[in-house]
Amino acid sequence: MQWKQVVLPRHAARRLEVIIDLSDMLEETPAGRYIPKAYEPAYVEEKWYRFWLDNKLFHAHADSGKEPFTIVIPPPNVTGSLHLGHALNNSLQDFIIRRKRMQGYEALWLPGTDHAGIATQNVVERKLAEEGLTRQEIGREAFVERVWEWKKKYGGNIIRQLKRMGCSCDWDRERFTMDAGCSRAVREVFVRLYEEGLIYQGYYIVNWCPRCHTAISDIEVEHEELEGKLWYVRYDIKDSEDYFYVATTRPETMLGDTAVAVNPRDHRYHQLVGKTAVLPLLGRELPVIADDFVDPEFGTGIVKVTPAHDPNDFEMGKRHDLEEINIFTPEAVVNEGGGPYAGLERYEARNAVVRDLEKIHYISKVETHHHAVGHCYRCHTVIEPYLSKQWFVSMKALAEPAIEAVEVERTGFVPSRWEKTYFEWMYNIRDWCISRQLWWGHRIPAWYCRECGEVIVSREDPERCPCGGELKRDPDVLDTWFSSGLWPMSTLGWPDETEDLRFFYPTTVLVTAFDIIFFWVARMMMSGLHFMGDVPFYQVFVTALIRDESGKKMSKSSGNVIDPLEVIDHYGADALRFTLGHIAVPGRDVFLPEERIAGSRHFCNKIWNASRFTLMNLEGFDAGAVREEELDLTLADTWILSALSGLIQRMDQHCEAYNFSEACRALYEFFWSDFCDWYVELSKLRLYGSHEADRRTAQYVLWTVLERALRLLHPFMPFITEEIWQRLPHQGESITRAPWPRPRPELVDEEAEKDMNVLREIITCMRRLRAEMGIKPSKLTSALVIDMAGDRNALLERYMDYIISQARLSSLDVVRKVEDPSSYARGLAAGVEVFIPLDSEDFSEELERIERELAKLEDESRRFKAKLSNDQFLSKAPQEIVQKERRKLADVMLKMDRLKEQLELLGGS
RNA sequence: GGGCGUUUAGCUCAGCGGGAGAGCGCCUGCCUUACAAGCAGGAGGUCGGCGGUUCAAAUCCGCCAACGCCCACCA
Repeated sequence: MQWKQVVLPRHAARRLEVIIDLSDMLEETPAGRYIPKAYEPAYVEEKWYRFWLDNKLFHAHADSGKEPFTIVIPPPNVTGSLHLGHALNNSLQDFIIRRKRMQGYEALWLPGTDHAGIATQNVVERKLAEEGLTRQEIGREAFVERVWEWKKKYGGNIIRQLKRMGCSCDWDRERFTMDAGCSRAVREVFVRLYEEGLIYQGYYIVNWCPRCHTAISDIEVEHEELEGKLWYVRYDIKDSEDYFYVATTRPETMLGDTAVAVNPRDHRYHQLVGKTAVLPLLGRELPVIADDFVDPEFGTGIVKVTPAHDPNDFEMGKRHDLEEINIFTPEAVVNEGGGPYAGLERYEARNAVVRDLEKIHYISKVETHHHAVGHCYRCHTVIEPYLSKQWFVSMKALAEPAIEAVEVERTGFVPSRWEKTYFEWMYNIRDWCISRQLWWGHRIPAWYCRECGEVIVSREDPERCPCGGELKRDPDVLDTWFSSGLWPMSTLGWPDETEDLRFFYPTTVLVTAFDIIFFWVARMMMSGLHFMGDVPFYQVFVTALIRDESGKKMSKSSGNVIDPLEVIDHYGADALRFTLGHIAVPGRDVFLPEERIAGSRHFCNKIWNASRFTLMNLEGFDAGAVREEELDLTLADTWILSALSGLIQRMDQHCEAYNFSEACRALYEFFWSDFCDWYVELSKLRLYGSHEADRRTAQYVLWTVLERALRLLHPFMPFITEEIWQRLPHQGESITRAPWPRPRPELVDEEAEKDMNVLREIITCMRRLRAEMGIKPSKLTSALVIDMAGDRNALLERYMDYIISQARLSSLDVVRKVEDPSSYARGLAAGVEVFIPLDSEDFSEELERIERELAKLEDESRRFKAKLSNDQFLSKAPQEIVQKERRKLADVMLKMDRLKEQLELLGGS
């Protein structure tokens, strides 16, 4: 037997030291037996997750005959560990899928992980470095072997963490972007696109990371606004005394200059075009060309052209057939092309060039200059535009159907404004550099013949070239996003026509953060349409990003992370999930304060205790034996059932709109304020009363409301709801498969809701009077009420016990007139005047209260009067609004009237 | 250089055309037998600024300011 001291907050610990028998807690506890006083998530979460898995409750079947509802997970990096972004994103997916499962859909949430090329390679390289090794030393094959070993050992980390969150994924279908199936899909896509001429190889300027030693795509470059310098450098004109200045931010690249350019419409420099300039320091001769690209406004209006080291200059070089001189090694060290500067690192080279130019007085001025500098998204090294041979996907043709699919709303974004972002990128799409000079990833299926130079791209590894020559495989691998871009197809079995693919494709909704719309969403759209002939998903639900208090994206490097697992340890998974749901307002980034999580834990505890109360009072109750139509429902019963029905309707609206924030709010409000604060309290009147029938009715309603509420809560708080569900007396097995509640419009009773509100207002008013007069809660007091509205008498008489119990009265009399009003404190609520006897002669506090109240009412009445004396308002506003304003004014006037009278009686001014 | 978002109570945020809301914090009183991780009551806001539309604006439109984000090949 295991014993554990439970840590309680200070004030609780003061009162009791609880020692809980752990084995008892983990045991199935039938109704009525010992239930701990506080909800302890640690004791229930693991138990139920195992139960769900053991009973295959998350497993979907392609042949069930039900309607499919599919979500594929945005695959987290295998190297990843769960951060709040994952926690939010996956909680939202779980909210959706758990509800759909309850609604009776064949709900599939397909999980998996991404091999994450650079990230994973970096991790394993660091591991090697600890052993004093490099990947070059151990060789490619051994290195890849090491990565697989690493993946086997640590790759399950994030999956375990998702399980702790309670994610209801179909783990039998778990996939990995480099498993056999996904790899086959990748290869098939590559070959087909190549055969269609949409994949090509070429010698272009690409974004090169000198640290990762690989090309990266345009969107993998992060631009950062930096303060740099603008040097004005003198270039002489050949065989002349004349010279001119060009402005440059990167003087070291002049080592690769092969021309100088001006704008053809720039009259200042007409005479220069066609002449030859001389490159300072190196003496290379450069033609002066005219090109529209040049902006006459910038710098001197003359630009140096370095085709091998600047994307614009590269284009210009192609247009003017300029020589491309590469001056850097892959490490961004100057190579032999840089003459005397060879061997210098790029920034050393910059300093050296500037120093040498200054020596000969060829720099006229230096300005500070703000410009965006590209950085590698993985290691944050400054990107070098670098000339190299790479593989590209031609995007224009693929983008067109993807644009159209969103235009005709085959796929829609939620919130819809993200469509603009999507279109913007799609319309300006550029070809995608897909080759990476890495070892970890899908190797490009291209072979080169050593004899004839033939390029072979093939589904099967070829033995030899048709010419008989020996083949050498392309050493590069594909961009990670190439495989994740196929995720909705490849995970369901494509290119085979599997049952899963037929049944679950297209998936229903994709849940993702906006920062990967370009990387991922757009590419899945393109591949899905191209290869499946249909969109990969009907909806894209774009979630918030979680930021820290200064608005920054949470990231390990900024040290501003909240670790979701620590949160789970402290507060429980349900508290974390509910908080995330609560703050996830659509279309807005969020900040997560820890106090909010504590608040959700309190809510868990509230649910726990309300359930405990219900269970403690269900003795002898048999839900199956109850005939609803035979129940003698009282006002509280019809009211709470009506409110519940309204809640269910709102829940459906909010959930369908992915507005989980509103859904959580509605649940919280209903459960705490309506059910706990009022219904449970009022139910005690009947539970502890003498009539057996009353008790049965109260039990039934308590049980019904709790049971429905648990089902509504379940998608958000799976663990606590299952724990309680299993303790409730009913036939169902797991709440994960319990039907999602349907609204019952026949139970909506506006009359009951109105009456209940009247009673609540009266009770609150009495409590306020009591509190303001300092009547101790333990002291019962008498009270009188007068029905001023004229139609409340029956209600007051009938539900006197509600008022007496909730306002802690000794007696309540409904009267027409009060004999000695000056000995009472008075209030007015819902058209009923309330009198509580004053037990002291000191009226000063009461007088003060009245004065304050009067001042407020005076203000209000002025506003209503102004409005109601405005002809425009009376004629143009809808009649119901006018009526409402009239009623409000009447109400205020009545209140003022009563207060003034009281003031006089008490002898105030 | 384009585009987007935010600005409401001390803090974090809902509300987005008809009487200013929540949680936390704060003040007062309660160990009322489901819950002190609780209960009851209370204080606290000219809804960033200016203009416009409207009978009516926190809410719609325009301009401005501050903060934040995304995109971008002016060297």
